[in-house]
Amino acid sequence: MGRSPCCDKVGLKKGPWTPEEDQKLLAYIEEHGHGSWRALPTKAGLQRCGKSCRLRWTNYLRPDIKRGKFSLQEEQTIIQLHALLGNRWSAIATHLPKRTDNEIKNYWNTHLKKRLAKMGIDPVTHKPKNDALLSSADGHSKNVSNLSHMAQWESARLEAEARLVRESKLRSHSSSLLHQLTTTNPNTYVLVNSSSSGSTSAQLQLKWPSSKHSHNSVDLESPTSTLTYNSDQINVNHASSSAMGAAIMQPAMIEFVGSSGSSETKEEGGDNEQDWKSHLSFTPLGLVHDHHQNISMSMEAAGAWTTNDHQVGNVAGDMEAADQEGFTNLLLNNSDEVQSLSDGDRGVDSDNGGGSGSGRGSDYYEDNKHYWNSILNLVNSSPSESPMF
DNA sequence: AATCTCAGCAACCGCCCACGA
DNA sequence: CTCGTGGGCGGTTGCTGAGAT
Repeated sequence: MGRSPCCDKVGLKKGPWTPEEDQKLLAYIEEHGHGSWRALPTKAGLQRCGKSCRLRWTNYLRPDIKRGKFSLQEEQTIIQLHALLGNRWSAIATHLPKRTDNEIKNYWNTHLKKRLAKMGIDPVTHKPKNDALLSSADGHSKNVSNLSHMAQWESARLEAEARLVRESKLRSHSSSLLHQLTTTNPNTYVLVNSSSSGSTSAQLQLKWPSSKHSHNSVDLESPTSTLTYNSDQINVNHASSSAMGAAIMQPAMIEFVGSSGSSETKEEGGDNEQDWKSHLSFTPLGLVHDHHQNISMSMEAAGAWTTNDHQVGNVAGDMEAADQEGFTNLLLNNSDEVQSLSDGDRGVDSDNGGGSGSGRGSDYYEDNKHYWNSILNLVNSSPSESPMF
């Protein structure tokens, strides 16, 4: 069907906003809220299209926007999430709460994309460019397949998180939200808690809904698994040894408890070259499968650990490079461990006819690990005199 | 000093989706 | 179920300023 323009464009101003227009828009929204964007320009006395007002507000005037240079952690997060999600800027922006999708998109296009390209990494696939030559021979294509596979689940997860954030902003209660999610999207797991502002530690609880056969309401007393990490160690605690088994009848809960520990948020600037390289951590991923519910879940420990402003649960570690390998192994091993607890096969996630249990799973995780390690190694081995920084 | 080139970024455009009538 | 509308999203454009020639 046709689409009418969002507003009558005759006589409406376009182009850069003047301070006076900004002031009008700000004053109106502060007093009345934006309400209907379409009606706002008239009410606020602006000769602008409602869409233009909305964009100006969301990308520039909103009071909770952080402007200025991106920190190293933010850069890492963007790169990692882009590797998983592609150009889904709004989804990426949910992990950088004070940045707008437009700003992230611009930053990617003008800085990060070029930087990766100079490093010999294809900014689209996040593969080393010469990898294409090798892929047919050494199985790297399988890595790409795995990455794509994981991305699908990451994508679903981010969508669930983003939806939750939106809902929480509307002050909807978790019970109704969980009910909605569990009834409308049974394969989605839900962020039920996130880091508190200003805290040096953070908690992220991820809950996935029960099967269709169980109650719609969520049992908050469900077994909890806790993943705790700081820069030195990772602990996985199962509040109930049968946590995964219990998921058959009740929603299980996995709780990520991150402690910044000795890892502090780095300030931007400084020796950018070394900082950027030494902090460019990759994304260790492990998939947990529960074939009883056909749920696959990606446990992510990615990106930057920002302690003071994350509302969305970006479980992230600003880990020293030396910890990364160990962290990867731990996560991968943990996921194997949990997987064994779940007595799992590949669930709905097995799309290549495997279902061969540990054998395939082992290769799967090994391939993922090698893939990401190859990126990390490439970055770390970049010559310090590289013009990329 | 004038001109050119290019990077950075704000803003626009068009498409899509959700929702309500 | 269809249609109209509002709003969100990603791609792209075009202005601006800094640096190079």
